Amino acid sequence: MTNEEASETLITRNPSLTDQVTAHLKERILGDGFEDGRIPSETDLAADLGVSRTTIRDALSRLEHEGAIVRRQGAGTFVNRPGLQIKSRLEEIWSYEEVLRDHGYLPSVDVLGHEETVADARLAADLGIDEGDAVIVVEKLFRENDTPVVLTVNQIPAGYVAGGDVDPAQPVYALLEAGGERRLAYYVSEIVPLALDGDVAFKLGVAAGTAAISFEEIGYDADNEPVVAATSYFRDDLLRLRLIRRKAAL
Amino acid sequence: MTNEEASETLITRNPSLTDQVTAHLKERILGDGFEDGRIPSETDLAADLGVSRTTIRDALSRLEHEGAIVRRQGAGTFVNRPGLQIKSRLEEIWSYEEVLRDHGYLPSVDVLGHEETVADARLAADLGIDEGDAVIVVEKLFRENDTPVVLTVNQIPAGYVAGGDVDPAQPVYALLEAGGERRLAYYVSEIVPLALDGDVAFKLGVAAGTAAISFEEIGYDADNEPVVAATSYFRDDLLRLRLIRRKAAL
DNA sequence: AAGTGGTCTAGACCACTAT
DNA sequence: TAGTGGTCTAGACCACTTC
Repeated sequence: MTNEEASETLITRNPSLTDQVTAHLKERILGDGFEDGRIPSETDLAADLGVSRTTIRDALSRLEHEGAIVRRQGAGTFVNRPGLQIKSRLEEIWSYEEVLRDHGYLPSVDVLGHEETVADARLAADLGIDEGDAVIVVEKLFRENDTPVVLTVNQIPAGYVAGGDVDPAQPVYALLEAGGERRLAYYVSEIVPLALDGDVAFKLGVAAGTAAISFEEIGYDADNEPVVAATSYFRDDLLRLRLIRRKAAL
Repeated sequence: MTNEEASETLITRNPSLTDQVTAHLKERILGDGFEDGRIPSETDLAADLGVSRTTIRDALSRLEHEGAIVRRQGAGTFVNRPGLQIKSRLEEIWSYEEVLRDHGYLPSVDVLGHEETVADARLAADLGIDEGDAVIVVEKLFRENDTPVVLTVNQIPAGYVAGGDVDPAQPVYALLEAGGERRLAYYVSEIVPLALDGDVAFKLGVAAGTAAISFEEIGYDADNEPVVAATSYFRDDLLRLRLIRRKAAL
């Protein structure tokens, strides 16, 4: 009996060496395991951890990209204190619950709306479907304690989500995976400033006309086919969006 | 006399193989050199271009990160049409003139202000200097034709920039390099929505109270020392900020 | 089963920084 | 000059998709 474990779990990955090294180094960085902010040389790390320098470099590249470290040719690799301030990198937001948790909040989700409508011309064009096709609209409010922080409106072609028994409170990517039709690969997002109108302002618990940021975005699957159109509104006084800007490509 | 050429030029780089491969592939992608959107296998590319697969993979990783291509394990690598829409990646903005050029504009720069003041408590803390230390403030307006698009205010400790003969119209990183003291390595930026006040609104040519996006950011050198504090305001109707959001780390 | 991208190795040489 | 990160090679095996 060649008993294969981990049978039913949806998660297939056994962490790659690079993943493990990344996690290990991140732990040491956050735990102040490197006294003066200097990280050992790549050669030393490779020897210590028993992997090749390539693996070490892959891990360091990730940490550099996250802003956790800075590398300087000829000099060494160093912990990057300002970079560590950044809790959620804008380009990697995938679930607002996680974002709020990263900010130290205890998030909760309220489904404000969950209905089926038909696509208008603009939405049909965005999603590559026909005008009048059925679309599921899910409106969710993310709070920390009782304070609203993020409001999202997702519009998904009805055929991509499973029947009525799914929980609309789960993240969109999970909703789509449950549907089995399409899998979310990436978003193209526009950052749009606006003065909140009465309805959205009320739901977010701020005065109408308050300046705020919204994301207008389209999510695509790996085949570059659009699968979801979304708009998100943020309470910027509670959730500051941060990012690192660098000159060079990685 | 071992005459070393390229003596006076500031640019040291002879493009790396990866750079060249990246440029080559990008050209073919934009020029529709790949008929059905399918890019040859990494092994084939390596053989065709006469470099190792590692070099090819480095180049493809960059293009993937820019959103120009999508890679799918087991299937292949493909041109990413939606990703090609993105002209300037938010995380790599380094000069607004370049950003505007990428959007197809012909930019011009106006220096609205260029003066020396003293740091208040907050600025001193941000820049790691003492309250009352001298600070150069440069306010610039970027236009396309005569239409204002971006307004920036940069605050730099006076010691980091050269004497009075420098041209404040050049990008901040160039200003600092000319000063010779500090070199800009990266920014940590906050995206802040706001209703434009009368002064800024007037300079940008919009009505006071218009909702807009601003960046509040601090630039650091490679030693993680702050070297510049900046605020930028955008005409979002003329310059949409876009980014790609992905789940996984690279 | 064949072909693709994903991971990993071991080693080489170069460019740059420190001392 | 010694040590560091940056680039590049050639090859191996694995996980996954496609046919």
